[in-house]
Order: sequence, then structure tokens, then C-alpha cells
Amino acid sequence: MATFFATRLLAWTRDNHRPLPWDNGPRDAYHVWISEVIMQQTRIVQGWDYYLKFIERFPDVGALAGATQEEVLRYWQGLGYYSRARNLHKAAKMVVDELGGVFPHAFEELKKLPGVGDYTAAAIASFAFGLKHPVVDGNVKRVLSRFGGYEGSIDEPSGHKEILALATKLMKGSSPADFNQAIMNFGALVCTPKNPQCTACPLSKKCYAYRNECVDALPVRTKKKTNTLRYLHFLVLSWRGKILLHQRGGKDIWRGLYTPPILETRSTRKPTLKTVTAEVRSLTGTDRFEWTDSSDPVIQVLSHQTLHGRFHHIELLKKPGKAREGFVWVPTRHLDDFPRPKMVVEGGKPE
DNA sequence: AACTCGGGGGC
DNA sequence: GCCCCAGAGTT
Repeated sequence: MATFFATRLLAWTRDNHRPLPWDNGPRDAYHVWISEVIMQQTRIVQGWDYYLKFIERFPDVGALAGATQEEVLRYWQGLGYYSRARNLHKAAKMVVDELGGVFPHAFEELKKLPGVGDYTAAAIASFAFGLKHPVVDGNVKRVLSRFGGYEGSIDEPSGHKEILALATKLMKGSSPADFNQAIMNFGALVCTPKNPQCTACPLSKKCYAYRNECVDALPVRTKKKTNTLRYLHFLVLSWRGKILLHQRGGKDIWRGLYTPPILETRSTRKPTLKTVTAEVRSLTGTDRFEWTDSSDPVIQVLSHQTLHGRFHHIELLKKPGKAREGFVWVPTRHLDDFPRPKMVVEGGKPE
């Protein structure tokens, strides 16, 4: 069975080249690492230009370690899951400061780097070093749950282990890098979530799901997704060509990114003048202002939250005091120096 | 084990 | 609308 799978899979790959953004560049540990982190939970097409621009600006681990977190986040702006960028930066510093700038080869050592989990460690170990570690991503879970007939939930740790065990068996005798690359491409192009190309599939003859007519029922997922509704009111305070930005911290979304000060409420209705006045006074030390405009609600759907945002334009009539810790007055022409979430980039555009 | 963390595209 | 994408960290 292992021979059938790998032979057919690798033959399919030879006839079906899939262009990837790193095709024309080196595939050492640094480049594999960057590409895999950028592509986490992201379609290749979406991450394509991010990868090329990131590599251009940070061509090696030293360049990345030497940059500021702000600049790294700017290159990540719009890509989402910003902890990936923060961890990438932190890990680059670890490699430079503690490992002499050299990536470890061993799977377990790779996993010690922040942001490197099972998948990314296996990808680096196999693609950069040729080690026998199967990658288990969404593609692999789908292909193997169908082919092997795994009907448990792929969301559970047990499901992950089952798929990993099957992948390990099927990989035996193949080049780990070739096998890993092939199975992910195959999942992306043939064994797709919707409308898989079973009639053209070189594996269908021995595919459990195809033989048992349950392709659409696999893989099984059990995770339920919560969806919280939130109402964010951005206070766009301006004073002589500058606006006030706040760098987000804590455990909420967009940590490390900059937004105007936010008043969160329970509806899209404008906060009361009283609330806004108190907030402006707290932020600037003055309550002399003119509330000139409020945008229509802008909706941004995240994987686990739906955000309704409104931008309230407030012009100060008196010089503000020194910005509080974590806040900064930014000339509007320098806004691009500050990494901001998509909703803020869009909402800040002139109408 | 369950939650949290962005944004986009296919259907 | 719902699902899923070259997942990982925290609680």
C-alpha cells in the first residue's frame, strides 16, 4: 500500500507542477521557515507577495533579528495572525544570539523556537535537511483521512496522531522533501475540500473514501466556531495634521498593531457625547473639540469575531497634553510607518 | 481539551 | 452564510 501511494503520488507530481513563490530562491532553513510561517492558515496566493517582499527586505536571519518589531509587523500588515510575526522576530533573535545564527537540524530543537510547532518543524527538517518527518497540515489530513478511511475527528490530538502515523508509513522509501511537497500539492489541486477530482485521481483505486462513496463526508471535524459580535468605535483625534494612535497590547486581537483609541460598546449607535468627552479628556487633557463626522459602520469578519467599526472624527481645538504611555501623535503622512489592522487602514482612507 | 488569534476566497 | 486555508500558543 505504501508503495502504491508514494509511487502514484510522486508520478502525479512529475506531471503536475505547481508554481510556488519560493521556486526561484534558496530552500535553506531560513527560507523554508519564513515561507511556512507566512503560509500558516493562509492560501498560497494570499501569502505569495508577502513572502517575496519579506525575503527581499529580510534576506537572512541576521537581517530579521536586526530589525525592529514594528518593521516586521509592517511587512505582515494585512496578513493576520500577528503573533506569527512577533514570534518570527523573537525566534530570529534567538537563532542569532543563542545559536550563532545557525538553525538547529533536529526536529525537537526546531520546535523550541517560538512559533514553530509540529508542522513547521517537520517542514524545515524535511525540506531543508532531508530528514524523515512527515508534515501534517490541512491538506495532509484531508488526503489521508480519505485515502486511509480515518473517520475520527481530525481536530482531536488523537486524529492528528493517526494521520501522522499513516503519513510516516506511506513516506517510507521516498525522499521526505519530495513526499511532503507532493502530498500538499495533491491536496491543494486534486483532493480538494469541495468537488475533489476523483475521476482524475491516480489514487482513487485504493482510496477508502472513493471506494465507499464517502469522499464528501471526510475528513470529520468537530471544532465548533464561536462568533462574537463586537462594536468598535474608533476615535480619530486630530490636531494640526497629526492623529493619535495607540499600540495595542494585552491578549486581544491585533496585539502590537496601532489603532486610533477605541471605545467598545454594545451597538453601532454612536457613543454619547458625554462618554466621548470623558474619553477625549482622559486621552488629551482637554475637552475642547469638535466632533465633525461619524462614518457608517464597517464590517470586518474574523474567524472568531465579527467586528462592526465606526470612525468618529474629532478635531481638537486646543493643544493636547503629552501622549500617554502607549499612545503617539502621528503626522498623517507618516501613518504608513505604523502597522495597522486592515479595518483601520481602510477606515482611515479619505472618503 | 477548549479557546484564541486575521483575513480572504470558493461555493 | 459556511467552510477552510502549508497552525501555534495559552488557559
